[in-house]
Amino acid sequence: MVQAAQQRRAARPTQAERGGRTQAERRDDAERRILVAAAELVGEQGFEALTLAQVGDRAGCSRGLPSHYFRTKEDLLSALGTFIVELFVERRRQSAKGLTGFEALTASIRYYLQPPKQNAKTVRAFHTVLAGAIHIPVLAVTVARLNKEARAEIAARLREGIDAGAVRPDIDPEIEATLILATLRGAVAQWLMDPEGVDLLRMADRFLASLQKGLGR
Amino acid sequence: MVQAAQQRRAARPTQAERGGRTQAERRDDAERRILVAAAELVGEQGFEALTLAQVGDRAGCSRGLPSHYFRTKEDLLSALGTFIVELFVERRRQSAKGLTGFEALTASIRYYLQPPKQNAKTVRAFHTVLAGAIHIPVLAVTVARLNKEARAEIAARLREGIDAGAVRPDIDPEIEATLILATLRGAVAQWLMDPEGVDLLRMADRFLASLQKGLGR
Amino acid sequence: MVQAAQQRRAARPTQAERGGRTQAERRDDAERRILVAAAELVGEQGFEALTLAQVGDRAGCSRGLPSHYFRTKEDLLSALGTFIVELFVERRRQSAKGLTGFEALTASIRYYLQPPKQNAKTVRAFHTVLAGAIHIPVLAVTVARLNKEARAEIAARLREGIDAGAVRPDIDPEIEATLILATLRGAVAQWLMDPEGVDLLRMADRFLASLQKGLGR
Amino acid sequence: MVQAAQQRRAARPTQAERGGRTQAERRDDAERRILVAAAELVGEQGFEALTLAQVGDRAGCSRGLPSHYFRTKEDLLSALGTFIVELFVERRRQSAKGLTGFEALTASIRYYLQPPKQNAKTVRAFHTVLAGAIHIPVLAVTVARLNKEARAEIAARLREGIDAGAVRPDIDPEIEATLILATLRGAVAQWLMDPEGVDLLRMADRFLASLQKGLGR
DNA sequence: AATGAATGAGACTTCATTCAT
DNA sequence: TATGAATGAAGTCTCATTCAT
Repeated sequence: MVQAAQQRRAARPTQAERGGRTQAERRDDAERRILVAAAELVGEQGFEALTLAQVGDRAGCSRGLPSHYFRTKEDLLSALGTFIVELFVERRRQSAKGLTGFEALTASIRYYLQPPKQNAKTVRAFHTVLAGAIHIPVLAVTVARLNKEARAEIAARLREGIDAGAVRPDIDPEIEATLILATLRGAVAQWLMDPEGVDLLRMADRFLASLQKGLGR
Repeated sequence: MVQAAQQRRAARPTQAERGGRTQAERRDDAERRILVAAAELVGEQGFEALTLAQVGDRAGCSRGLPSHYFRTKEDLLSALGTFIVELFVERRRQSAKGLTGFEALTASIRYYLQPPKQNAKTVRAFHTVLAGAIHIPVLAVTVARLNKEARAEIAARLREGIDAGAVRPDIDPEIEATLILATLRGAVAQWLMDPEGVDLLRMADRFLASLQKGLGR
Repeated sequence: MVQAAQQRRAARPTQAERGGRTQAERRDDAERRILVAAAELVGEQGFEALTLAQVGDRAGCSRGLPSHYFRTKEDLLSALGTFIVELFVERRRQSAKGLTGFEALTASIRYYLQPPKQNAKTVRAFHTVLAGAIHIPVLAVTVARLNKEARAEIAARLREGIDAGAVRPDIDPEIEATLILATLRGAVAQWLMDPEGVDLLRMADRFLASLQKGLGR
Repeated sequence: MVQAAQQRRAARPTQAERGGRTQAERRDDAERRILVAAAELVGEQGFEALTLAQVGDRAGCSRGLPSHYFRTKEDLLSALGTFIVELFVERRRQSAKGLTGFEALTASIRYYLQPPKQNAKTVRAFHTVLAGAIHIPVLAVTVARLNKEARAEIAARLREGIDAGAVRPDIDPEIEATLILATLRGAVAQWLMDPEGVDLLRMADRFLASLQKGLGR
């Protein structure tokens, strides 16, 4: 969405350098501030309680601006879903940077099952998107794509592992990827409901051990 | 909720059997019809889109009755969360009736990962409750309790399995139970987003095989 | 209203003496309990906040009974206005029992301007009726009659005072009565708004002194 | 309230004077129209029968605007109470403009006891506020303050009268002020219930005469 | 006669959206 | 472009009233 907006205004003359930034830059900046604010609010209250005016307040701009940029609430939700998902995916990707195969997968899983401290907000917002996908069509699209990509990525790591001889070659990478993703999501979901009663770290240990035993060579 | 209401009116003379029903009976019947209708609608649209008037329409009573019974929407959601959860838990319990230990667990898992046909509605409603728990306090309470009980039940089956010699004795039943529940929930969640692209049955096979290998003796 | 109801059922056969009271007696009793409860509630919350079900609760009978007896809310208000007014008038009358002329008037004024302790509720309810008369037609009728009678009574006392030589004969009793009633009502109204800041007793002293000087001989 | 709103927007550039009005001006104008309309309706029907939508209709704006401005009905009533009281106080103040001491008091009393013709609505609305104060907390605050100020003003006039030698120095201005205010309020209250049967003008004459005799030197 | 279940109208309130500045 | 004023459509909730028991 942010990218789309950038594209929309790409042709315009960059008439700045006199007062500081171009209008396009100012707009992109405001648009991002709005998405960040909206993501926070979604993590705190969910999608339905979100109001456009509230987003404007939180973003430190006028109450009308979110409406002005994103025409309708549905459009905002659409952009927001993508934004939150990308935020989350990006961070996870960073965690496995430079790694491949089973090691990359292990790093990702450890990252996913890390009791989130500073980024608890992001996790909450992300799972809110997953939850919202059940009944909000624009989110369903985003999440369906996300799921497909996430499974594909895990499967790719598994195939790399097979090629590298770290993973048994007789598994179905797609099925295993789906199960792995399921476990990660389900584990964090339980943790969100009861952070004290669910020990994510020990789950990570056990899960990785069982993966090692089940998939490893 | 329904039970509480029945209790409340239990003392009253059941002067029926003569053609008409007691007021209390009429009320309980209507209350249940309302919950059933609400559960359907929640599966279709989610909690926030649910309106009290809509529930009345669907339940075949006046648009004001749901409000009249449950005072506030929050109270209805609370009762509804419990209702849907109990509906779901009850069915699952039936699926493992008469079994114990690892066999009971296996049956439950097969049931859970069965591509739901006639009861797709219930599954959808159930996962809507799980999702709603993130931001609707009254549901959070219900789901937290549900999770605790579900984990306890799985753990109990594992301990029975240990006692019966079917399950390795060196595992931590609580952690394994949490992981198992996580996988089930996460798998169905993915299936809900893409019923065509996610093969629940093959996942069940693979999951059970991996459990057998990881936990079995 | 209570009397009217009694009259309505006066002809009925008094078929009691076997279980205790007749139905008519039980009904009158319940009707009175309802009016008492309603009067209390009116003093606490005013007429508009009053609900029929609430009255039933407070009266210790079913929530439907007030409706059953008084058909509509308007009818209840009508009966209630009369009831509260009569309660109040009766008490004031008691305070001047046996007296006539200026002395009776003095006693009544002292009674009216007594900082009400146990009967604060009654005073509050009474002034609520006066206030409600502005916009509730059935109360307007009651209050208009009350005012007329109250003025007539004060005027009568003044005339008795004139006859007895205690009051100057050149006054207009009607006008003076209206002024006296006005002062009493306005004084208590101010006290109701600020019981600490308005000293009713000193006002009574000063008012009586000024009346003595202005009207006395 | 209106003033507060004006202040809130005072800093903004008044970019009008060019044919159209500032948004702030439009808003203040609408806000005042709403208060005027509400005051009329309150005079006609009282506070409880007042509907926000009704106010919008009468004010010639949308049915949702009163809600939009005043958030809740309670807030509207609060603003409305102050508005009506200020309207009334202001007019009365005009009536004694330029006068001081006993003369100012006399003028005010004459004004107060003038059978209102064109401004009957205002009087009715004002007494509705006084009546509403018994059970509507936000009005109670306004009326308590009003009473205090009104008494203080009358007392001030009496003290000026004492200083000027027109009023006896041995009176308690506070007590007398309370009694005077009581009489005025009570007189108009009776007149409102029965405009034909209560002769305000003769009451004014008699009341002033008696004050002259009781307080004058 | 008395209870309380059920109805339905109407009030308040919240927001997405549109529009004027 | 950006602001925020204004609209109007819902939605929740409350009750007077009616009706079945």
